[in-house]
Formats: sequence, structure tokens, C-alpha cells
Amino acid sequence: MYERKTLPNLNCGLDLIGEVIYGKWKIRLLWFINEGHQRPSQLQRKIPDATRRVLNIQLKELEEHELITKKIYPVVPPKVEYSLTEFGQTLIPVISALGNWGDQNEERLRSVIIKRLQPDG
Amino acid sequence: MYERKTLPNLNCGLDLIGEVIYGKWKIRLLWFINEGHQRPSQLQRKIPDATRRVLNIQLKELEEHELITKKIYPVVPPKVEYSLTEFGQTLIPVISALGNWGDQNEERLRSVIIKRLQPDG
DNA sequence: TCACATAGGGATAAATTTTTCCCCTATTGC
DNA sequence: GCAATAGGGGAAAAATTTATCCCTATGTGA
Repeated sequence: MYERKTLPNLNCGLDLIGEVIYGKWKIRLLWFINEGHQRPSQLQRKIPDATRRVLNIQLKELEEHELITKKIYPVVPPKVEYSLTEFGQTLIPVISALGNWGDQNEERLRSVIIKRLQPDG
Repeated sequence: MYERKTLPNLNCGLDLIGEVIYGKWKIRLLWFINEGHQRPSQLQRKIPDATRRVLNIQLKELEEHELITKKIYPVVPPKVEYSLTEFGQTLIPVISALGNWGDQNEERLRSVIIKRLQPDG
């Protein structure tokens, strides 16, 4: 695994929450798990742009940060289910707030994001 | 400037907000600007762990995403002031929600983050 | 027997972000 | 002339995050 060379800042609440939700797919993972898509393959179908590999890695981090738990059923073919911990559940309203803001400003956001992507204004 | 090789996903609200606030210092920049620290040198003092360079880069992106505006006063030595746009102001409650969650769970977060950082459990 | 579904992991490459280093503008004050 | 002030920016390096490729295992259905 990659080993950090610089320590994170943990000064304020924003630093702290950043440490656990900063990651390209983490918020979506939490969101979909909360919606009931608990198995890895389901999550992958909900987030087709991410590879299985990254999802596993980010799921593991979420688990280490105690936002989700992983339950492995000793069956073949393997079955795994992720669930939010109580701690993780407290994050849902916050994620919801993020998503709502994004939804409410969808058109404008799409516009400014795309404008910036195209070098020729 | 770096030119993206892969297009971002812009499917849902979470994708969209991610595009504009994902960046190591962006949320803090918005927060401090909102608190009245509008000049670059003030922001740098509030965020000493970031270099002036990154702050400039991220401020520029925030500006291009229309969350802040930059006012340059034609004086010597130069004077610059950033302000939130109306659009940017609507993001403040969301940032506030993030920060509050972080503050409310400070101890636990600090603990799980540090635990994960130290390879030997 | 072969393909598929499930879940996972190592090694390595590529993409992206952040940092470092060094330089530039112009004026005021010594 | 030189330093200090206030704000910037290019190039390249370092750090970090994501993606790609290939491999493990077992049971089911064609």
C-alpha cells in the first residue's frame, strides 16, 4: 500500500471530515450503501466509471475509518455486504446536503464546469 | 496549465458539486473568504500549510467556477480582494454542515484517522 | 469443458494534484 | 542602489490517487 510522506492537517472540523470523505468515489459509495446497494457487484454497477479495484480500496478506507462495516459470508461464490455503521449514518444528512446543492444548481454548475474545460472561452 | 485527459462525470448533484469543491484547499478558501479574509496574504496566513502558489491556482478555479470574484485595485503595492458571489454564498451552509460534522465528531475522527496512519495497529 | 458470476489482490503505469524553486512587476523609504 | 511590500507565474519535481493488467478460487449452466 502507498505510504504517506506528509502528515495530514487535523486542525479543524473541515480538515477532519476531509480526511475521511476525500476520495473520488467515497461519497457515492456511502450514498449507495445507504440506499441499500450493499454488495460490491451492485456498487460497481451503480458506479460503472470506477474500476472494481478502486472501489475496493476506497471501501477499505471507509471501513478503516469506521464509516462502514464489511460482512463476509462463508459461501461460494463469495458474498460480501457492506453496511453503514451508526457513525457512518450520521454522515448521510451531510452528503444529502451536498447532493441537494448540486442538484439545485445543476444547470449552472454544468455550464461553468464545461466552460472551464474548453480552453477557448 | 495542466490539461485533463479524462472527462469528469457530471451525472448527478454529487458529481457536480465535487467538480467545484474538490481540491485540497478550496473549501477552506471559501470559508475564510466568507469570514472576511479577502486578501491573498490574509488567506495565506489563515492557511499556512498551503503555498501561495496553490492558493492562487485554487482561487483561480473557484473564480472560473463563479463561486468567487476577484477585484484588483490599481495601486502600488498591488491590492487584491476576493469575495463570494451570490452563487458562492449559497454554498456556505453546506460547508458549514461539513465543518460541524467534523467538529462534532472531532475526537473519534482524530482517533480513526491516526489509527489508520500507523501501520502497526 | 468453457464461459460466467462473485470477490479479491499484486505490480505497475498513468493521471492528477500539490510543492518547490526561482523569477518578475512597480513604488516607497533609506 | 537595495530592501521591503503585495501579488503573480512558469517549469519541473514530488506526492498522491486512479487505472490497467493479470491472476487466484468455486459452483452453475450451456
